[in-house]
Amino acid sequence: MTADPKAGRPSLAQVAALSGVSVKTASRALGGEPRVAADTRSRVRDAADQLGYRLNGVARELRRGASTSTLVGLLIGDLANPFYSRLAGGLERELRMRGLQLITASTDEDPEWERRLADALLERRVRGLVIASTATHHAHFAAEHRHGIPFVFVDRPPVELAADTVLLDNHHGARLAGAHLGAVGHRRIGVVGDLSRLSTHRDRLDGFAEAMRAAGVANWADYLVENAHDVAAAERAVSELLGRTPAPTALFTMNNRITLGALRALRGHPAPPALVGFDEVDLGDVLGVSVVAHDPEDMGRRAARLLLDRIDGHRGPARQVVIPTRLLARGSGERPPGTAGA
Amino acid sequence: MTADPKAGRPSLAQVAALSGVSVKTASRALGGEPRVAADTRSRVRDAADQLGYRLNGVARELRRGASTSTLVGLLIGDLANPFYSRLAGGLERELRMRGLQLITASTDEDPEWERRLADALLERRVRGLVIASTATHHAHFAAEHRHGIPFVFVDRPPVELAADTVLLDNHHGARLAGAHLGAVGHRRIGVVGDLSRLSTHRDRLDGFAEAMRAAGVANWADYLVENAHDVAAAERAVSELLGRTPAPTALFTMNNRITLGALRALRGHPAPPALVGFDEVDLGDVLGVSVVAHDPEDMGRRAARLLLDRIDGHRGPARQVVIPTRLLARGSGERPPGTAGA
DNA sequence: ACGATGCGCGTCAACGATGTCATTAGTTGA
DNA sequence: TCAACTAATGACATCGTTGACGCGCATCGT
Repeated sequence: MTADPKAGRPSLAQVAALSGVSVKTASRALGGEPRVAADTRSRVRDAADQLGYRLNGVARELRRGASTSTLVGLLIGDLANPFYSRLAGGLERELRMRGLQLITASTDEDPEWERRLADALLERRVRGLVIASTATHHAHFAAEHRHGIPFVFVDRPPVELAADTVLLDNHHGARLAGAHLGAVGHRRIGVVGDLSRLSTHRDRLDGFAEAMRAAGVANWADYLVENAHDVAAAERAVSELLGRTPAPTALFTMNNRITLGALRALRGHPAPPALVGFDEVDLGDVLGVSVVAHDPEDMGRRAARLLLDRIDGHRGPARQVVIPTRLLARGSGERPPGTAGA
Repeated sequence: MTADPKAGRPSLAQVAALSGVSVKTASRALGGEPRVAADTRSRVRDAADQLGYRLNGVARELRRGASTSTLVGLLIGDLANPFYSRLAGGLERELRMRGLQLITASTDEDPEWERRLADALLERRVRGLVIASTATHHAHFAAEHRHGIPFVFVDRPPVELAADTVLLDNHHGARLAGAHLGAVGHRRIGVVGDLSRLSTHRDRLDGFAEAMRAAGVANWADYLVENAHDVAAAERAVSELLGRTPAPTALFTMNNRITLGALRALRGHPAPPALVGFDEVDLGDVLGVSVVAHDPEDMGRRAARLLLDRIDGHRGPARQVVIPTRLLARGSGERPPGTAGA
């Protein structure tokens, strides 16, 4: 409380001087090491309090060397997207039990940004990196990976790099959605997807295509719109689809934001098409929105465990965890073709 | 690419040796300093690439001294709550334009955890701290604050500490909600709130109480339930309220999770009460949920600006930014008392 | 032609902590 | 009683980088 605002932060040397011991002893006292007289320890603690002193974690990390950092990097598309923020939440809770903290950065799905952010994190010597990558290859990380920095790829797999991965069962989920709509009798299904380069998008599209083939629907891709990356774009895409002749009788919205946009576009529609969305959406249960659901927090937890394993010295080959997806029929996906009104 | 997995990470000295220059020159070459021959610079770069070398940010930060960290701490209740994740998103985008990165940690509204996490961040010498505090006082941070570490309190004000703050206009928003429901004719209004110790809760309650007084509703607190901290608790609380005799004809749900819980409890209700919620909820527009809205991302941006100001050397007294709240009438809040069916 | 200028580079110390080893004093055991 | 041991402490080097400073050599102006 006698801290002088002008002077910089006090150093261990000042604490040592004030308590009349050597720096090393002060270090021992504050660092909780044994072999310090109780009396000495409390004198040092008092001096530290008086100066408003705190051990310098940066210096400690430098001294102790690599792999003593307690920071884990997380690169995701957009923190404000509930899918990512739940994933981040699950990851964080699992990591903090081990004293690890998360540096989170949003890439906005820009590969160049992603690379820069990853560089910054690696330069900072993070203990590991969890990444929902938007880049098309990851050979760039090979050197770091060989140096023993654990990488965990979430949501999207690494390309040209063998690293631990946690993925959704996108193919299965999308196939379920397609089969469901097909079974209800739909043949013209508007399909709205995110950036076409994303592997999640392609996997979902493959799964859906498989269901369409099985259902004997040939020209389903006539009603496909891609690269609807935000809610507004999705709303426009759905409006456009609904304006076509003949109009689709159902929609498959391939992620949470697209589902939101579609529901906006459908508001007040006299004869809304059936709708199945990928990803859970808040209030989806109340509104009766059928979705392909999964557990993003669990994804985060599983990623954390893979990472912690590596930190604990696990040396095996790259592992892959697949998070299951399941269809929740809540009404919107069960509307048959050709019905008027909700 | 010739990196040896056994050996530790290469150091600048090894790069220097390989390229036949001194460490200092290697540092200059890689650090982008002037006064290095183009030829030398590229030799050093090649050597660095060959070794898979990267400058050590930890060492650099130690050498360059305090206030060179590019890390900002963010302490919030729960990253998975969209209010917080949007705030974090706004904050991050504003900070990264200045090369700053975010360490985010969830406190789960536990003051003890909050303190521990804050200690860890301060020990790591973050450049500043943004905190949605759940603690009841903050004298603990006084020393750090005087040492020049900028603190920005978001959503909840500091107690016993003068620091920059960004708050919602909770009082106004809640008063609007109360006045609105009162004007529609409601006299028995179920009010469901979060942890009673939170200042946001108390401010909203005050604002609502003021509206009730103005509307001449005396015993409104009979229908008050507090400490509903998650969706499930809110759902139970609302069910309980609706089971009373006489039942409330309207609900004021004091945050986003409580609104979600209430909407679940109301699902399929033959004569749902009117409802106004605090905070925006996804699909609220589609579902016709009247809410007191505000902009969490803007909160994050404003917090970032206050922080950046301080980092840039601003020395004035603590400032307070108030983010406006406004009522969005979308249907649920306009249902009159005594109507059956939606 | 000679001092002034500046480029390119090197030497050395320092950032703030901690690991290693040495030292002193006090205890224990045979 | 004396060697062996332990507890408590200190001196010093070190982690990897960069700031301060210095030195040699080429260029330049007058």
